[in-house]
Amino acid sequence: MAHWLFKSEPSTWSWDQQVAAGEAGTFWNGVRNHLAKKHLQAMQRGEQGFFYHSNEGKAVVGIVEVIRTYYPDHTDESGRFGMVDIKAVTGLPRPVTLDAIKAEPRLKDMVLVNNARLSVQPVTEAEWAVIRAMGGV
DNA sequence: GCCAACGTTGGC
DNA sequence: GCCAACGTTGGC
Repeated sequence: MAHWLFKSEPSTWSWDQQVAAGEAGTFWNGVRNHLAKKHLQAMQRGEQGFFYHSNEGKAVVGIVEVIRTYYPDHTDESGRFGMVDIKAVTGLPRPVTLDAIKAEPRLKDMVLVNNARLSVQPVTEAEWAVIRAMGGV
């Protein structure tokens, strides 16, 4: 199973809001980038990803799970982009900051480090394990 | 189809 | 708040 990273500014959509959405989860709309779209399309039900706070916080704060695969994003007037639904699984007892990620040699190839602006990113098996361990999950 | 101009993102 | 990096747009 593949792993992912979902990036959001807390002022737009925060981890607390994701947790509040509960088991029903929410749609992850607003992606307008073709590479990010490709990742969304590749997602399978049950796959998990990190929830990352950009700008404010700058840390991986939780783990989410894909509960609905790719379908059209009703907020996209062009009709070119879609979205998935995700739900919160668990918060990280110790959020893993961007600084900590950059300081960890095993994470130097992470997309987050090399292409910070991509809003939906793939995470390798190794990276998944390292960050989970750092986060205390 | 190229590429300059522009807008947006996100770290600092 | 600044600005570098990047993606997109639109004129040619």
